[in-house]
Parts: sequence; structure tokens; C-alpha cells
Amino acid sequence: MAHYKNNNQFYFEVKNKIPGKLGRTGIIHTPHGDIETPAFIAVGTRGEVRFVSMNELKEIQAQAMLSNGYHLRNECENIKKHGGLAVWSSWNGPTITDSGGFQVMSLGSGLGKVVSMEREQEVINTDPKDRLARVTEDGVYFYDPILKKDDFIGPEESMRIQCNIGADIHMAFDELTSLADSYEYNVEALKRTERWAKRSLEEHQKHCDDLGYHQALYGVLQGGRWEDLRRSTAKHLSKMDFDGYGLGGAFLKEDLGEILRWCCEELPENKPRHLLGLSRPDDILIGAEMGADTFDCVAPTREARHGRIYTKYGNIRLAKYKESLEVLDDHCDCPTCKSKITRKELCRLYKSHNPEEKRKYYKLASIHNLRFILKLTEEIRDAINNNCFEEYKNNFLKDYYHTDKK
RNA sequence: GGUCCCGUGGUGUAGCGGUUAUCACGUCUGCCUGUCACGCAGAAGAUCGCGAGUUCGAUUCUCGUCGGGACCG
Repeated sequence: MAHYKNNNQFYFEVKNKIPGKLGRTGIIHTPHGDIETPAFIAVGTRGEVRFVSMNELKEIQAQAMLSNGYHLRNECENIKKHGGLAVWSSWNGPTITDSGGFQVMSLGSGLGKVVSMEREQEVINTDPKDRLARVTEDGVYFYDPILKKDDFIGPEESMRIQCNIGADIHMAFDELTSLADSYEYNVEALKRTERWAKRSLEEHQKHCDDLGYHQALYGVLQGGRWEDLRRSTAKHLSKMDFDGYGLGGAFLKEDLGEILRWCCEELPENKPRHLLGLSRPDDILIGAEMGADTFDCVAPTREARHGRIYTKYGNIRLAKYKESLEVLDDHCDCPTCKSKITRKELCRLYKSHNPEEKRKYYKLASIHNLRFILKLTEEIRDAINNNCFEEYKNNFLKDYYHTDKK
């Protein structure tokens, strides 16, 4: 068993590997607890998972929570005063923050668009004059559509924000390019992201122990869909003193596995890797196979609120089951399913105009979808440890997508 | 008994002598991947209470009628 230590508070332990592959199980040790990997990190952008209590998160075996530096930037001083995100949020477990780099794209070239992974031709960047963010060497100037004012975040600002928030794991400030960006633009953006990585690291080192525990920093790999860019940035960032790595980008579905392979072949084995923003079961499966250790995504909770429910045999739209007396998924062990509440009753709550009933629906559905993805990562973990990942993956995909492909 | 209002998709409404008859909610379909988002996109759905009249033309004006409401006796 490999056992690597960066320091006494944050280190990653590799346990078992998929034979001949990059995927592995392991444990990320953080000042606020351990994360057994592969793991799905529940997204609590503002320090809470909407409609789901911390106790409920524990109950469904969530191991860690990911919040966002962008959204908490104006509250970070206050969070620091309370002793950091884990205490302030009352999650009291491992936490991660994102740098706010994603907002570069979601307010800029990707404003108002979905990060589509399947229809490359239709992805067009938002017209520059309509963008709310402008990328410069310093960082990103943007207009906050909620506060209705101009603001700026660069690597130094992001690091100060994240160190005040005080999660156990931070992300370097990066620029996510869109699927519509050219190779040339990706070269330019990647070089900038690498310079920002260096600045992030330097600024981070000044504040990373301020709260009395070590806060880890992950460098984030970009480079779009190009092998030369992905491999070179992986090598480049590997030489820097990061505690782990974020795998970033907007991916075409069919490219994901190969891009992750390029990255993870170059990255040091003893550092954890976080695949940013993905949670479709096939994405998690390919991610785990190719060496990603942790995942986060808003989809399980957002889709739950919008009436899409995950089940072993594929996703369903709850609205189609308003007379069904079945539970959401009889293979599920979440509190919602264990309570035996029917699809019919959940559908009633979903459609209800009573705010209390709606909240109840959001809670029950969010808990279910989250548990579904958490359970998936648990099963992947078990499968890798029992040396039957391939078999598990094939069986899962066969049921979930009703196909027999590979 | 008298006077006055109101009657428009499932619901609540806008409107005007010539409109593809407005908007909201609901319904239906689809979407959602480092969350601005109980959200986004699209669709269906109305012989504008009924009858007659004025008019080239009426959902719109007039009369009657039915239904609902208010007020005065």
C-alpha cells in the first residue's frame, strides 16, 4: 500500500488500483476529516446544500462539501471570524472551495449558455459586447448581475477569499475555455492559467495556515481537447508544489476519458485529482477509471428540483408518474425511498403551490438524487477494492442506459 | 320594482370598430454537468355568455336575453 505524506494534516493515501489503469481508491486526509475516494463532493455553493440539512447530508454518507469562493467572496471575512467554512456552515467535515474561475466563462464567453457536451457545432461563444466578464492578465473584470456592480477577481483575490473561507482544499484561479474557443485561444488562455497558477501558489502560501490548520491548494489543468496542451500543462503543474490537481474544462462526451488519461498519465500518482463539475454516472465511471478521485456537480440537486429523478434504470421525469404508487427507486437506500413515499405523492408535492410542500419536495428529491450519486461512488470504490471495476461499470451502464454497449 | 356594474383559453386578467385577441398562473414536451436560477426553451388551449341590430366589418357600439354582483326602494 502506497502511503504518501505532504504534511501531517493533508495527505493522500492510495489504496488499490485498477489493474493496468489509472483509476484507484484512496483516502484524502484533511484537517476536518478523511475522504474515501472515489468520492462525490456535495455542492453547497453558499455553504449549504439547498433544502438539505447537514444531518441529512451525513445520513446519506456525504463525505465533503464544495462551496464557491465567488459566491462567498463578500462574506469571507465573517466566515474566517467564525473559524472557517467547516464551523461557520456547521458542516464540520472536509470542505473544498472553487476559485470562482468558472464564473469567468459563465459570465463571459458562455453567458446564458449551457456547457454542452454533445453538440459541438451548435456551441457559439456569447458576443463579446454581451458578456459580463472580461479576462485580462491581471484577472477577470466582471459585472455582478445580482449586486448590479462591477467587480474584479484575480489569482491573489481568489486566494485571499479562499483562505478566509478556510476550506480544507482550494482551487487555483483558472480560466475555463468554452468548446467554441480555438486552439490558438486555448494556447493563450492556458499560458495565462499557468501564470495564474504560479501567482495562486505564491499568494496561497502567505495565508494557508492563518486559521490554524493547513489548507491545501490544487492546481487546475485546462487545455481544452488538445493532447499537447493537456500533457504539457500536466507536466508543468506537476513540477509546482500543489497538494493536488483539479481537472477542468468543457468536454465533449466522447473526449472525456481520453483527455483525463492524458492528464493523469502525466500527473504524480501520490496527489489527489478532482474532476470539476461533472456527475453524470457515465462521466463519473470514466473519470474514476481514468484516475479522478473526487467529483462535484450541481446537477443532482438542480435536476431534482426540476423534477428529474435518478434511478438504477435511468432517469425519470417525475411528472410522468403522477399516479404511480412505486417509490422513486426500489434499489435506493436513501431516506426518501426508505420512507416508502410514492412517486404519486412526491409528484403532488412537486406540483403543489403550497411553499411548504414545495420545500418538502425539494428536500426529498435532492436527498434522493444526491444519495444516488454518492452510492454510485461507494460502489465504484468497493468494485475497485474488490478488483471488479470493469464488471461493475458494464453492469451499471447496461441498467442505467438500457444498452449493451461496452 | 328601480338604478348601476360585470360576463374574454382550465383559473385570474388586458384590450380595441379591422389584432396572428394580451399577460400571468396552470397543463403538456424537452432541457439542465466547477448553481444568479422553485430555472430555461418550446407547444397546446378562446367560435371574446347567448340572440338580434347598427356597420363594408362587431369581442369592442345599441337593444333584448340569461347568469353573477352592488346599491336604492
